[in-house]
Formats: sequence, structure tokens, C-alpha cells
Amino acid sequence: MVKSQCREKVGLKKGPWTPEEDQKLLAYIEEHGHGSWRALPAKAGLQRCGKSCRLRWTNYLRPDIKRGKFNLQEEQSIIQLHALLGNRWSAIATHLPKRTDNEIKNYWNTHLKKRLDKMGIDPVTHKPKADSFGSGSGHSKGAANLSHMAQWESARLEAEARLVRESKLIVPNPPKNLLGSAASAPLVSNEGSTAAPTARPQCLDVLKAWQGVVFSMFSVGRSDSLESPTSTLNFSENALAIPLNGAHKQYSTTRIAFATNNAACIGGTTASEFDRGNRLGCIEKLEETARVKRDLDSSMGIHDIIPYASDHNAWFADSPANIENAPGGDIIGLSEILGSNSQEHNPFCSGENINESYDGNLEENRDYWNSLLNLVGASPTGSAVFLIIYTIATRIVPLL
DNA sequence: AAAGGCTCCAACCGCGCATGA
DNA sequence: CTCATGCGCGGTTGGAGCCTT
Repeated sequence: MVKSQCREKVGLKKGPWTPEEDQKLLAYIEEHGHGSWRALPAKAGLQRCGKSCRLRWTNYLRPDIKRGKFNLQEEQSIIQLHALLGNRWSAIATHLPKRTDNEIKNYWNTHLKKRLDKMGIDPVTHKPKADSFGSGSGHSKGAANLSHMAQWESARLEAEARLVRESKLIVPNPPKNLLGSAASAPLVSNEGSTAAPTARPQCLDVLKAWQGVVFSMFSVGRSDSLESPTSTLNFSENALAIPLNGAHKQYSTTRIAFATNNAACIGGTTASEFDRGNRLGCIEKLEETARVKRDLDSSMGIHDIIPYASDHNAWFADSPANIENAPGGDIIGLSEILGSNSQEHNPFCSGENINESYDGNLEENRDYWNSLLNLVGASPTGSAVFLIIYTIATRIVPLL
């Protein structure tokens, strides 16, 4: 085993950094980039090991770091991403602009984990501790498949993230609003330099993971459905055969078609395609996707299908009655499927009331899952896609 | 006011992976 | 193929500050 760098030399300083040390490190990196971390301390005149310098830079000094309290949306993102990715903090951090993996990890351990625990939800599995919510063989099977595919997608996500890091690719002026947030997580240049934030390619996002899960759930029962973590775009006819409430089938089918269209880029563009210089093509696909989405929005009213899809906070802010009464609000029996969206016990919407009111019943668990659903609403396209994924995964598939 | 407990988070440690000689 | 090296990741720790008794 390789010795820890910091243990090789005695006499190197440890512990908290002083402002003088910070200044030295900052000044050196701004002028020269970090280059080899191992060689940096000597060049910068620091009595620290390279590893310590790297940590200080990446977790504290980097200019593109946002510090301070996590907002509601960030909290929800962390929970959702943790449910999908587990303790892969670096992967989670790539989806939270300007937050470091260390900061997210700390926040999870000190706040969110405890909060979920108090809700009666296992912070590791993200399932209710008593598992009453997921009882029943059908649902368990669907959940197992979802979990299985999440693992595959997770692995793929990680590999693609690595590829992207290595490719150092930069997409100049990424098209805005295609996937919700053009100013997504920056990549810190491996070159060190001044580490100006660069745009992360939008095609490699957690949405792709959702898309992967969509595919997996639509392919439940197919022997080939779990073969490859890179499986994409093989939408089966099953996707359109899922029983939907008659009159609304057209809308829902169209919505799924949109998801498929979205997948054409999000899921269908692999990291290797990026590496083959297909980035512009990907952007074109995204633009096309955005155009199709706009068309759909204007012609059929996307928000009729997925109420408040573009305003994820409004999802919970509104009353169940309003959702029921919203035009098309009963599309695919959404309100029936999800149950009432009671806000009063929702810990994510009601601030700190979790400590006051939680008694471990199903209501809170449902709200928790609704919160997870809601989270993806941070991305207007992702919300709708995920909503359908989740609805099918948890409510429809078990009935098949 | 003081002591003890608790919370939070920056920093450290150990491990595994990638890469190059 | 093997080994040394560098780096990144996730888990853990230490201590400062806050809270409670």
C-alpha cells in the first residue's frame, strides 16, 4: 500500500489553515495552477503536504464554491441523489453547483440523515423502516427492479462522469433552459490554472439515469432488460401499452413520446459519442428536444398533464383539491396514484416542523416519497419524466 | 458562572484506481 | 507484467463554538 503522502515527511504542518497559508496557496495557484500537488507545497513555500493543499483548495479556497446554508432545493436534491447514488458524494456534488462533496457529505451526516431517521425512513435505503409502504410482492418486485437499474445507471453515471472529467471538454455557451439549469455544476479543470468554471455537458446528467430507469421499468419482464448499464433508446411497445385512463391515454402517450424524444439525446448520447466529437450533435438533439417540448407545451398544455411541472415548489404548495380540480389534473389518475399531497406534514415544505409532528405513520412516508418526486421538478423536463417513471414503477407495474 | 454534552465542519486518514516507467 | 507514484474518494476525527443543566 502506498504510504500516505502526509506521513512521508515529518515536520509538515497539520491542522487548521491560517490566513497566511491560504493566501500563499491562492496566490500560487492563481499564478501557476496547481500542477503536481505533490510538488506544490515546496514551490508555494508551504509547510504542508500536497494532499493537504489539494483538500484546502478543493474544499475551501476554490473561487467557484458556494458556502453557507443549503436551501430547500439543494436539500431535496441531495436526498434524491443519495437515494439514487448512495454515498457517492463526488457524484452527488456534480449535480449541485458550487457545492463540494465534503460539504454535502457533512450536511448529510449532520442534518439530513437525522431528519430522515426521525421521519422513520432508513437513510441508507430510503425506505420506511417498517417497510409498510413497500409491502406486497408486486411492489417489492418493481422496487427491486428499480433499485437494480438504479445501480446500473449509477455505475454508468460514474463512468461517464469520469470520462467527462478526463476529456476536459468545454461546451461554449451551453443552450439555456434545455434541461432546467444551464448553469449546472462546474467542472474544475484538471489543469489547475485558475479553475474558471466550465460548463458541464448537459447530456450527462442524472436525468439520463432517470431515463434509464424509465426504460427499465417499461421493459419489466423482458429478459434482456437488465443486461447492460448502457442500454438506451430501446423503448419497447410496452411503453405505450401501459394501461392508462382511457380518455387521457392520448395525452399520456404523447408525454411518453416526449420522454422518448428526450432520451434520444439524454440517454442515447453516450460519453463515447462525446469523445467521438458528437457534442454538437448532442446539443442539436437537446435543442430539438426543447423545441418539441415547447410545441407540446403550447399545443396540449404540459402543465395539464404534470401540474406545476415547471414550478416544483408549487407542487406541494398547492392543495390536493386544487390538483384534483386542475385542468387535466386527474390525468393518468395522478392524484389517485400519489394520494393526497398533504402539505402540512411535509417536512421539506414546512420548515422544521418535522420534529414537532412526525409520528411515523404512512402519511409522512407518503409525503417523503412525494418529496422525492417533487425534487426532480427542479428540472422541468426531468420532473415529468421522473413522475411517470416513478408512478409506473411503484403503482402500475405491481398491478401488471 | 461553570461544567458537561452536543453540534458542526474542516481536515485528516486509508484505500483504491489510473498512469507511466 | 510489475512497481512506484499521484490523485480522488469516502469514512472518520478533533476541536471550536453552542446549548443545556
